[in-house]
Amino acid sequence: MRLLLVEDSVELADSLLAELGRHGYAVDWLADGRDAAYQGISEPYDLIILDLGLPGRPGLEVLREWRGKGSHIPVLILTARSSWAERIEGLKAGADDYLSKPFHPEELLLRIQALLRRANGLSNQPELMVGGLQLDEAQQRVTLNGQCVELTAAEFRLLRYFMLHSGQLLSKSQLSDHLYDGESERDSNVLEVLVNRLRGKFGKTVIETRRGQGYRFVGVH
Amino acid sequence: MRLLLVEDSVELADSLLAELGRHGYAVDWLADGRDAAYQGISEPYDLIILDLGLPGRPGLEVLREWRGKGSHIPVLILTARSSWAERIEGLKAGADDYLSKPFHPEELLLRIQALLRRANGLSNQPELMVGGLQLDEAQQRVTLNGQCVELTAAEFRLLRYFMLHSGQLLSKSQLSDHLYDGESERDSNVLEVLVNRLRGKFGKTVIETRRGQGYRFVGVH
DNA sequence: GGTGGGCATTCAGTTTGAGTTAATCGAGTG
DNA sequence: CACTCGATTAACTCAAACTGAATGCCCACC
Repeated sequence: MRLLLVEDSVELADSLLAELGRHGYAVDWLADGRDAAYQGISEPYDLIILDLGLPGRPGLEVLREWRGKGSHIPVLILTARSSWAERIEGLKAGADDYLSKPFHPEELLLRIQALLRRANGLSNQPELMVGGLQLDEAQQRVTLNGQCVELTAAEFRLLRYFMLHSGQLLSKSQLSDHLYDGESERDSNVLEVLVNRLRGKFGKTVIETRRGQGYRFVGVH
Repeated sequence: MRLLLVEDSVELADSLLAELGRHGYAVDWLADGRDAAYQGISEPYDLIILDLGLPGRPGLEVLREWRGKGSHIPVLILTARSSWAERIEGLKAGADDYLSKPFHPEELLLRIQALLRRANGLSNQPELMVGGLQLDEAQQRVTLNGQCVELTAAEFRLLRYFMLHSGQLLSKSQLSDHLYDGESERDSNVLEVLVNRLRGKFGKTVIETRRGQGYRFVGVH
């Protein structure tokens, strides 16, 4: 899951980067509004965390530009103030959620999870669940028909992405784009190896191969 | 479906070539305006993606030349600026759509699909649908009366072309011109084999043979 | 600050299968 | 009836994907 954090406070950004990284998110960080306007739409992020008090360009303006160009990326706004009016204005500009500082990192994580599920048509599920598989984001574990299966961090990230996009055809480049930040080497078979490990743990059939096109996660039957 | 990409940024071109290729488009790439002016009209493209900031000759001038010579190929303009005036000017020069950088590759794909449908008289369909057949471009799959049928990449490309030109008589050379890019010589019966495979999956009658002339796709009845 | 272990990544050898070619069969045409 | 073009099936080829083992990195623990 690849996120963009747009936040000019170095201190806050650092702590969020660490926290998000620990939970299996690949996060890019920008501090400037102008950079954000560009990169937020040219890179394939799954979600953007946008602080409103930015140098370069106002956050809301950037957000409106994204929406004007047809982007539907979930955007979570951070702001120093917590006025009712500003909240409304943010949502009107196209934000999907709104969090006023200060906040618990825990709270941010929960909202991110909720937004990601919602954006992928799984609005009403409190937990990610496909077939007999249930993903526990807090513990970074998975239960298969009630039985707990241990996963490494990389396996967890891949499985989470698959489960969020269950049934969809996902190309390898799409997968590596969304699982790794900034600069990823393209001539490697990491994904193949990880897919292989997941199949080992959950059965050959959980992931279909469409040769030359990508993979498709179909869950456990 | 054969496209021409006219774009001088190597980086962007590379990523678009990969993305388009993965979605079953045969794409030729040119970086120079002069070359484009020539090749855009001498080769049988289904659509042209034209960057405006080109070396050699200005993109808009090239576009006007094509239109002046009576070409109606759909042209999608890419540009670095996003001013209203430039957009108008582009459309006045004969462009069919207009996308300002940066953009989501996803967005480009959607517009290409829309333009191709429009150019073939299927303006109002959000998805390609003929008879009981429905083509899912995102997943590169087809549903036949609601039931999903898996296709290989080559089968998908041919079927898409047939469905876009449903009911029309298509010669073999026309088909191979539009399904394969630039340089491949083709004195083989690939098409016959592919047609045969499609008939196997959807029934003998979906594709008519007009001996000595070509094929005609008529859908499922 | 050094060390060990676990995990992500890479490598190499093998397997698989889509795409193409080839060869044979059958049907339409003059 | 002969000839040509298309259909069909089988075989081939090479790139993609699989897989187990090696490598090397990073982090935790000494």
